[in-house]
Amino acid sequence: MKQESASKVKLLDTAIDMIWASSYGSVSVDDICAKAGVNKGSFYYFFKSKSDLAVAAFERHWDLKRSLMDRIFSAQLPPLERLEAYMNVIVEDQKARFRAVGKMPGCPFCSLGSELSTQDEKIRAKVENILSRQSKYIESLVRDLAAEGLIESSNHKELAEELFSYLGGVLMQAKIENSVKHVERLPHGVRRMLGLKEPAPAAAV
Amino acid sequence: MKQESASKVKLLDTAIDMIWASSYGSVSVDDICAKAGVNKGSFYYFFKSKSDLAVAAFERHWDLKRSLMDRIFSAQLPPLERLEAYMNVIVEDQKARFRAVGKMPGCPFCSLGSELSTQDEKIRAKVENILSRQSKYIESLVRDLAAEGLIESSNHKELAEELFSYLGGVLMQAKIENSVKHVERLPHGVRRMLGLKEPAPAAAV
DNA sequence: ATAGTAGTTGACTGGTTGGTATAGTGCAAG
DNA sequence: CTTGCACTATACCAACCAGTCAACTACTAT
Repeated sequence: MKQESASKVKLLDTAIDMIWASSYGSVSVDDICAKAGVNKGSFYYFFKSKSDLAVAAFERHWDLKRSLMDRIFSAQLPPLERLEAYMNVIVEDQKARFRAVGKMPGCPFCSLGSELSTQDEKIRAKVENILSRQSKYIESLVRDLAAEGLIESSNHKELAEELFSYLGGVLMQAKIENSVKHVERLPHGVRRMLGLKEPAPAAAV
Repeated sequence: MKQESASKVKLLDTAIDMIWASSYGSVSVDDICAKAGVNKGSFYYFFKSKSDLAVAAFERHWDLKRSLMDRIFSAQLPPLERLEAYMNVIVEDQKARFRAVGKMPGCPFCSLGSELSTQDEKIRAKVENILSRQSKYIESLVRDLAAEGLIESSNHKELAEELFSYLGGVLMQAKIENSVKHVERLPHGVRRMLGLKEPAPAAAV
């Protein structure tokens, strides 16, 4: 378990940050190096190309997110709570980033994939891989909701895929319209797709 | 009603084609000029910047698509037929492009918007504008479906937005996974979201 | 014929790009 | 003390980028 050099990690984190905030094509290697405070020589010591860096950076980003996902989707929790927690994390994360930068960020994996899937096969494959791992959480959630009789579903996998597409679409639209309004209607839309009743409003104000 | 020069039109069409096939960032002005068989000087005679060209090209692309949309969504047709025709056009269009280039193209407006919404406000606004015009068709369709008692909906606009997000998400996923499988499940997903029964299979083979 | 307009041409600029080359540094083990 | 290795530093490159320019052509209205 060799630990990675500080410069390498800095490059990875900076890359995610910048690419997520704008796009792969509009962020140059020099930009990333400058912001990370690392020399270009080091960049090409650690990564053999810009594309390689992107793959590694998004892989790392997903790794960091996984522990959170595992907590949210813990089988300990009742599935309805998992669902609420998941949607809440998405909404709050998007809002927080919006407040911080004034731009709706959307889903970083989807944005990167959408930009580069026709040009860079390695990046496309990595994004596909991460997205599929992400959708597994939803799949199991749908299965558990059905097992508890909370939803009717004849094909759990299909329903999960539909939810996942909807989710990606909402985040994309939110980014394009640069408005929180779309993510705000996300929980309602998800519940409708699942055929769930709206939850009682939180404790009176 | 002055008609536009052939070179200008060629540039617009070539631009859409190339940007849709790859991305805004990976297509250079030189590329577009070369493929359009137009000199760079002419490019900057017609458009004051690359970004301007993109806006004009996508506007034109939408204009060309509008007549088709008007036909599909004609109030003459029963809403269920409109829905089927619309979904069919999407699916067939995506498949045709896939056969032609080996790549799932996704929605050109969404891809461009997703790539550039945080960097180029004019492009972002244009994409938002086109998407909102597109979603109006769906909105009226939902309204008509509800008026005929074919679906239950308390909030037509909201349901239309949800459908539209789902649609965008499916096309994005199809592009990222470069697979027709996602667009193939699109009609089923849309019907489920609307609470419609599956249509009887077409005449026996 | 002339002048104006609309479009065309290709050479050019200055800056940026992803990527390389090579010398050097700090540090730890032998 | 020295060797070797992980990393850093900086200078450099050719290709490419968006955008400019002034000269040129072709057509049209007077």
